[in-house]
Amino acid sequence: MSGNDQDHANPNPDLENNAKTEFPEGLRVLAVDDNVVCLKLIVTLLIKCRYKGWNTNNGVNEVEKVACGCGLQMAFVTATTKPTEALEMLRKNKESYDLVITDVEMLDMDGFQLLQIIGIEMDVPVIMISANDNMESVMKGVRHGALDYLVKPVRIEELKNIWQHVVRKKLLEQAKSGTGKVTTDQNSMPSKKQRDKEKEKEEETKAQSDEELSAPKKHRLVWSKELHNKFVDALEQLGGGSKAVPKKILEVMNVPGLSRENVASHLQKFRNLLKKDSKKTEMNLESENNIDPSQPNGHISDLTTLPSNNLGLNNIGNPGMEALFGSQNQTFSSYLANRRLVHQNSLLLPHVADQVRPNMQNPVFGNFPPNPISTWNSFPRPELNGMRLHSYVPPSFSAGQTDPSTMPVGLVPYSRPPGTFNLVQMLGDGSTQLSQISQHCPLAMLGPSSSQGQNERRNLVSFNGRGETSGFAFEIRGQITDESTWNGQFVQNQPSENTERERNGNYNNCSSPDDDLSAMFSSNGPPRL
DNA sequence: GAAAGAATAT
DNA sequence: GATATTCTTT
Repeated sequence: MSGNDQDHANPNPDLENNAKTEFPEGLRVLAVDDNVVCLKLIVTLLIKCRYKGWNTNNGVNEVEKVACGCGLQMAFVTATTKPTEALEMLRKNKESYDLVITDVEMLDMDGFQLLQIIGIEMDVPVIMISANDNMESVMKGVRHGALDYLVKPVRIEELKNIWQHVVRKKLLEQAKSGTGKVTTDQNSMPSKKQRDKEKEKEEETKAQSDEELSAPKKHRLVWSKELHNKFVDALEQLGGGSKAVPKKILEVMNVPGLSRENVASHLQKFRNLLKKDSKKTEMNLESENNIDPSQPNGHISDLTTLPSNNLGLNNIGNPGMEALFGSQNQTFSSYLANRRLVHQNSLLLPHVADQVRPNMQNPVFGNFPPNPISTWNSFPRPELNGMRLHSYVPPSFSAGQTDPSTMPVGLVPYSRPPGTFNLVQMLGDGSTQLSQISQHCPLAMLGPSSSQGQNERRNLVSFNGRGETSGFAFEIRGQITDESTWNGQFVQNQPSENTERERNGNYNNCSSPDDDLSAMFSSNGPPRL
């Protein structure tokens, strides 16, 4: 075997010793995938199974760290976009491997072809991995020589048993050769006793090793409306400028368990949406005004150039704001400007902030007095930080931040918030209705509606994730049921405390993430973009 | 080296 | 398409 005997520090001597004592020979597995992440998972799980005999090539440093860091020696894990290299390696060192695990969804090669070459032509035990578990795909794999198939994400339970394929094949070969002798070589394969022992030990250390080693999947965070609202609140509070970076947003949001990565990811999506919306708006304006985008002067690159009669979009010129979010976020400033206009209503109605607090009629948004459209357009009092759309009112701008020096220059009211309209429109359902509502009754954007209340109760901070007891196979959705009981707490990687409610169907039963998002922007709730 | 942002994977 | 993860840049 051509192993790289690298002298890595071993953070887990126990594991190494176990591997040596319990599985002196181990399984020598060649894992082929064009995705390093998948390989890392597989390697991690194999280590958990105490199959030893790993090495890496093709410069897969991360995989190498995982394998060698655990004291495992001489293995081949190849993460390559050139599975042909793996084939070549296998041809040269066919005897060096007991088993091959290969993804069938390769980028530059038909994985089934690879499977066939390895499993049938080369007669090496091979197991297919696939994200696709439909019968057709499985059968195709079997026809191409797969002894088994593992559906992604690969689970340790499956890997625990892969040795049986090697044993079976050896038995078959022995039977063919006529020796008829059943090998129970304890050095090559774990005996039942050993396996029982191993299983026992496995269970003992399960929780611990799960955390240490596998932890391949964090539970997926679902950006509920409330969480998204907090996110937007944070953006507003930070002014949407260069201060609005993931770390700061995270701090402002102050949601336990939420990570910077979570925020960064959401921020990326958020900005992309705004960008997309901006382009759409631009295109609409171009087509309506017959502006030739190819003409430098005809291109609407700055909202300050927008004609005041277009879509009710007046000049909201605000150089400071434009600069705040950098080149990519011209739209964000206009978005914030829009939100500021909305908040003007709360400035005009001093008690509205209290009114938007949860109450019996609307636990989330409270009751709103009717607000004439004249209010919407008559008081251009831009507030960088002052706009509120719902009950969460950070102390920092709870009252009277009307310092003119913080006001964007030249902000003129417009009748329809461009960002809101277009995003909602882009996101489909309820767009027409919402755009009309927001055009004629700004506060309609805030609710209230009875459906909103219902929606709130089932659409709150939640997580879902797949896992089993070791963190892979179950679905978790946790939630906090009401903003008034929010307390800002949630815990990632923990099962829901509301499983009873969920079993009764009273939970976010969106059939897809899309539903979550569309709900976030739908007419049932306040548009928060 | 940390963080942000972009790109990519799941 | 939503979110997580990784890569690249700052």
